[in-house]
Amino acid sequence: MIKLLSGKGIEADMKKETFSISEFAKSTGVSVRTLHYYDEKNILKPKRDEHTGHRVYEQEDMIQLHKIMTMKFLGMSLDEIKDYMQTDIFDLSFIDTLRLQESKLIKDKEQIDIALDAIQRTAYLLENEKEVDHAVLISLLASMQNEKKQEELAKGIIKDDVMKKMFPQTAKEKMIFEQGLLIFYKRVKKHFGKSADDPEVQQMLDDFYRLILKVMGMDSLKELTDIFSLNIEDKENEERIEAYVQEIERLVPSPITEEEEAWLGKITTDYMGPLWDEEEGEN
Amino acid sequence: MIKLLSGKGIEADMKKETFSISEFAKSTGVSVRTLHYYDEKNILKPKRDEHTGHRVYEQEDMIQLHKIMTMKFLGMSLDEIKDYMQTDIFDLSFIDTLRLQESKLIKDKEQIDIALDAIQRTAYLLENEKEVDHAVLISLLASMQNEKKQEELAKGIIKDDVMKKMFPQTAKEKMIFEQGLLIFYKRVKKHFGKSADDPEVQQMLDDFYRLILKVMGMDSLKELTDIFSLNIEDKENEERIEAYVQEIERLVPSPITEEEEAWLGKITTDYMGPLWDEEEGEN
DNA sequence: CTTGCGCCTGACGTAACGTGAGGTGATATG
DNA sequence: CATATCACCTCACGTTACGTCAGGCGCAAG
Repeated sequence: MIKLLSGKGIEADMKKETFSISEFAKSTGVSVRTLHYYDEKNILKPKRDEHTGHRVYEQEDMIQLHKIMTMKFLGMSLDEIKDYMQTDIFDLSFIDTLRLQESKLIKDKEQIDIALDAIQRTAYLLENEKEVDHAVLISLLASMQNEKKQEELAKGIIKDDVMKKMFPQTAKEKMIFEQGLLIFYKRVKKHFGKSADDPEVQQMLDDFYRLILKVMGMDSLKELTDIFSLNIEDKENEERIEAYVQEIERLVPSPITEEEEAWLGKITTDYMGPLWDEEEGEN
Repeated sequence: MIKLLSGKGIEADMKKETFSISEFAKSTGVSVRTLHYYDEKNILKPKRDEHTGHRVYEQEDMIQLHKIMTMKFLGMSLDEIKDYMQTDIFDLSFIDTLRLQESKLIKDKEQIDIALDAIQRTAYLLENEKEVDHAVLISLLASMQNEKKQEELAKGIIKDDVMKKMFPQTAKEKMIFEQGLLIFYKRVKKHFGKSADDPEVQQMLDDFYRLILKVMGMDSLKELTDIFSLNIEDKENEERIEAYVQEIERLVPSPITEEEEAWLGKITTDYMGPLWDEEEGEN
């Protein structure tokens, strides 16, 4: 609620009329240096004592300073504020300025929201996993950072229904999926080099396969692998897909080394081969 | 969703191993100057070509840069980032850093929310009122800016039940009240100097009185005026109230001049006198 | 007479780069 | 072969909104 009447307003003539800079600073809450700065920048220039050269602030300056503080609070720069310090009346044109500030602030806020979300998800993962390879965590964080952009990019090449299946939707789904990925990559780094026959490697791939199926479903997974296997002779599409992969690589670094990736590619084909056949047989 | 496997991972050895600074800049999206800066600040120091002195970036630098970008996205400073560039594994201690970042971001976000709220309310007022005296608008904005602080301060001297009545609660209430105030202050400035008998002045006070009653109710209003009239001899309380008024005056500048305030005080007592008697008579 | 206070004016430091200015080795062109 | 262009280098100042000394002045008290 706004202040209405401060006291009786009768003994007003008793009020102190002028302030030294330190008094003014104390009573307004801004620093002396800030007042010096506003003076220097011609934003708030008080009278001077002719003899001593000391700054002399008056009630009017108090109002002006409040104006400055208020517009700063709205997120404007001192340069922008300076332009508004001349006018005594705000009219409709000020709305444009407000709307501009509004959109800036909304943008900032969106960034903060994305960062906060990423922080919370990362903290959750770290609490459960204790130690995580930095490349893996960075990859995850980069992925969170660009979730929206990634979805937009994906829209260009993947059908809507697959899209919906492809990206985990709820916060819970995301957490499950991300933790599964972390564990998977940990094991990739641990078992790197072993044969596809190794039981631990088998277990790793089994778990990973199940994780993917949990979030995507079998049909979407097949569509997706079809898209990326590139055995369809569709030049135009091929270029789009190439560009997509490039862009994603730029946005999200790989969580594993090239050697690990090559090894993973090899054992995956060894592992998937029979599975695909099995599925095909069922059709 | 995170990138899983980019291509077959077989032809990986064909990849370009090194980049010039401009190539590196283009493929990562950061500026050349930024890379220079990171080098200068010992945050990312690539190899050098012995002969030409040119910077030579490798795959490893790509990973490091992604790490930097990611931590920047989380809101960390380059100094803080530098400390984390050495470690290869994130453990539980990183959670503390995350939590710290989190609280910083939450604080920033709260500020933005307050500013956004104020902007929207101000824009609404301006759209309806077209032109508003700057002192009035500044006062309103300052008041919005400090709503929370004002409520906390008020808690010290006003009873809870009155408090609840005193501050408009819903957004709609706030808008109605604020617009009423704007209109009131406009008329104060317009009719300043006129007698309390003037019909326009009467109308102004009537409307204002009704506005206050609308948000507060009669009983709360009386309690409030009792508190501020200071005719109760309660030294301790008096000091607290004095301090409260001082602090509010510091936070929220008056929307009207001292002369206007004095005039308003006078006609208010002229106006309220009979009203109070009337009410007292009813008891 | 000196000490201290409050004020003054420079002037440099901050964060994370942007933006030239001027110089060098390598390549492309007349 | 001379030169123009290119990509790179380093140096260095500009930016925002102040914080933080450093040195100096006038005035009052001890």
